[in-house]
Amino acid sequence: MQSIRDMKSNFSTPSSSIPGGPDAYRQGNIRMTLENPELWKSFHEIGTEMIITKPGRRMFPHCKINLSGLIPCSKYILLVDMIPVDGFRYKWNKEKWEVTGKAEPQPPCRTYLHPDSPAPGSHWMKQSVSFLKLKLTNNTLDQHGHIILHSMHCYQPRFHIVQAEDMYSVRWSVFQTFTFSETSFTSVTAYQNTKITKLKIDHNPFAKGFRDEGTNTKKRANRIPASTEKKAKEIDYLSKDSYEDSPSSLHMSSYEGYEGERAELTERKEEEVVEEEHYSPWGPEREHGLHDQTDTPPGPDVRDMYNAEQLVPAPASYQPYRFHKYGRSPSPSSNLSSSNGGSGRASFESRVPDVATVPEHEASKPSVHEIRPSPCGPQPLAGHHPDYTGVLNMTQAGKPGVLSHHIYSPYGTEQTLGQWSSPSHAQYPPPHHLPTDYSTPAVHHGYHHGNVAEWSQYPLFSYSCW
DNA sequence: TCCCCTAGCACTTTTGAACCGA
DNA sequence: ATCGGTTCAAAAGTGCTAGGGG
Repeated sequence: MQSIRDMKSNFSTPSSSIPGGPDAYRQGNIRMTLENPELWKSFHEIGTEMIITKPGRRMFPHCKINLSGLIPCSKYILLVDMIPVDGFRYKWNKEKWEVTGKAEPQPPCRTYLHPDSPAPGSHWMKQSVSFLKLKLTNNTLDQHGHIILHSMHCYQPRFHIVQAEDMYSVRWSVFQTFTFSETSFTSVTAYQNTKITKLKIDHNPFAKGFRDEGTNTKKRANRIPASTEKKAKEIDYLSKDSYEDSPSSLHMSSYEGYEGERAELTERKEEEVVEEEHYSPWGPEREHGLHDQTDTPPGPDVRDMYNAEQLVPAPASYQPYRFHKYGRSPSPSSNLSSSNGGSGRASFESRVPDVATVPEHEASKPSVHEIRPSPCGPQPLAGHHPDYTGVLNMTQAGKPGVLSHHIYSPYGTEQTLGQWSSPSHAQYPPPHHLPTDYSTPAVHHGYHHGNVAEWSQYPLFSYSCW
């Protein structure tokens, strides 16, 4: 465990924080844990869908995290952005997701700034941090600062912690990025999977009117013949019976380990506190790269996240719902085998090689992209990996103004930040504190994406736009 | 024809102002 | 005059569904 003093040095001033080597991103022991992991997991197992609308739609479940390991008296900024999981567009076909083509060009990349930012570490740590008001939209001309996504695409939320006294200093600050694989989702304009609809209705208080036991008379066309035990739904949706009438139960059964996982989830409720300490994704297994998932629980309920890009192992249950028709398509059964054979998540882990935070020795490791299918979608061919690493290359290479990366503050949309969301570039020159290693092809691993330019809009921050 | 998107609907929770009493 | 609790209406957030457009 790193001391606070150690950590402080890691969050040094911009000039001194410029990492020069592999240790540069050993940034102390900031921990981020996802709240409500079981709910997220229950969605993820089915294939989370998030509605996006023109005026903007909240996420459900919404992102809520717990933080620790921050310096109490230092100020931090928390941000969230969404990055595409892969380079494909999907369609829902016969109870499963299928690739239907290449992803559309990425809309303007926006980052949601937590309204409390900047706030001292003590503030962030004293209670859970909610991103309730984060909204998703498919309106590329959105003026409200909502995060713009394409429908029928798969995205992964990323959480960024930046130690910065104010918004201006963010540009020079070292940041840490955390992702939770179970928070990945497919953006849709209307729910595709009826199970997701059911889960949402069961858990979202605003949708109470659609619950079976409600007093409403509204009919749900896709309502699943219901178990009336709604009060036990927290457990119900984890049990097989909740889905047995579902037409997609066939696919559900194709996920080996699903049963065990659900049972485990139920059991784990009582020992969560204990278990959460057991499943650090950054344990020895990860240290050694690939590891078999078969015998390990699909993931911790709460995770300890240390350093760098914190990618949480995902249960592979989502995979059977994505049938890859592109190229070397793993069939549902092959998905199954791959998920059991230890290839169920690593692709996801490496999918987002957050070049800004992944230590060099990690980044330079041979990627496991090619081996493991994404938990959120079919694993793209090696030659089709979104080139996230090129993102920073691009921004650092200095194409100011090309990227549109807005910070959204619900308190004043972009206005409060307008001064630095579109500043004079002369005033805020492109940062140079990022390690040059991150702009080297080392983290590219020879990936080729058909449209790097499109996919290169996922910098942690588009500094060039600030 | 199919697929996706949109707008309007009914329903819910949330929010904040108004009111009342101690 | 202040504070705390209650009430109520408006605002906001949901999924459903019919219809439109590509």
